[in-house]
Amino acid sequence: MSKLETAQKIEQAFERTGVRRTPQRFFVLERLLTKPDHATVEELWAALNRRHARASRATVYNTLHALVQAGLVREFTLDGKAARYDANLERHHHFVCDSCGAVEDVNWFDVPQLEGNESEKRSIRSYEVTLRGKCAKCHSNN
Amino acid sequence: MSKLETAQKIEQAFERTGVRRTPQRFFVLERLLTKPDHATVEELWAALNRRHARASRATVYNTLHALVQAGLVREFTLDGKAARYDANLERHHHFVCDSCGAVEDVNWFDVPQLEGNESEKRSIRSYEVTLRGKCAKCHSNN
DNA sequence: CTGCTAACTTAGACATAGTTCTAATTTAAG
DNA sequence: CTTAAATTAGAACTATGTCTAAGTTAGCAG
Ligand SMILES: [Mn+2]
Ligand SMILES: [Mn+2]
Ligand SMILES: [Zn+2]
Ligand SMILES: [Zn+2]
Repeated sequence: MSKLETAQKIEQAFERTGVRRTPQRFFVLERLLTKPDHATVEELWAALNRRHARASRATVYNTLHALVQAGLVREFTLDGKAARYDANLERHHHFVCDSCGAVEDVNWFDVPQLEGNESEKRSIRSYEVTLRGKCAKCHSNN
Repeated sequence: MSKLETAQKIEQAFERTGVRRTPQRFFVLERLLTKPDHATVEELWAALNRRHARASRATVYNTLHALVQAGLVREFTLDGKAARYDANLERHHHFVCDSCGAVEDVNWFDVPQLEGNESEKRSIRSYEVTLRGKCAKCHSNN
């Protein structure tokens, strides 16, 4: 997706969801869309400061809350660390590199039916698989 | 498993792994084995205090570190909250109740082979499925 | 285009949960 | 009995996230 297309997509998303367009919000969503690395607040804040110097952490938090509220971004956490943000709204799983900590998307796949009394009394609303291992980069850098 | 059998199992585990036997450690491991609710430090500390009043939180932390070190307990976190502890060493998945927060074991099942270039450049060491929904108890209490 | 104002941004203080550390006391195990 | 190791109470620490009050701006009405 070209830079222009991404920009239009973001504009439309803001329009559609009634999120007010600010340079900071635009930057954060663009960053999440173009670099699907599941950045943390700290990382997004650092990136934002490289562009719009003097950005506040509070703005990053506020922006992310607004984007999550609007359904444009999903929040999750891994291993009790800082929250991570994901603008990929497709169903997918995640892979975490033991060595460098990178979090990568993994195409969706269904999981076998949970048979028998296992799932009888429970209702499952959603599930996700977290894979762990060594990422491609860490394999080659060896 | 009877209370006696559990006690013997714990004694043996301590012996085998060289973990020194203290009432606090015995209690924590017994509690994790007999009530597989994936308790947090806070919960274990509260339970411990009901029995051995005046237990320190530090002891619970120290105990759990020792047990994890010895491979008798596994630690994990959900949703960026406090660490949870699991004395069930079998391979298994977890179910989390959206409504009451309970964390339950789910029998192991394999996940389909991750085909194609998805897994080509990565090596997968482990994976786990986290299911979410409404637990049996929350279904009946309605 | 201009001015208005609610909404946003900023800097940094503040809050909090979770965990680790410390130094004195007690205890398991040989 | 001895002593290395464990326990205790509570202070201290840390990472993450929230709040505040003053300044700035997006978006709209006129
Ligand atoms: Mn993702
Ligand atoms: Mn478990
Ligand atoms: Zn890696
Ligand atoms: Zn429940």
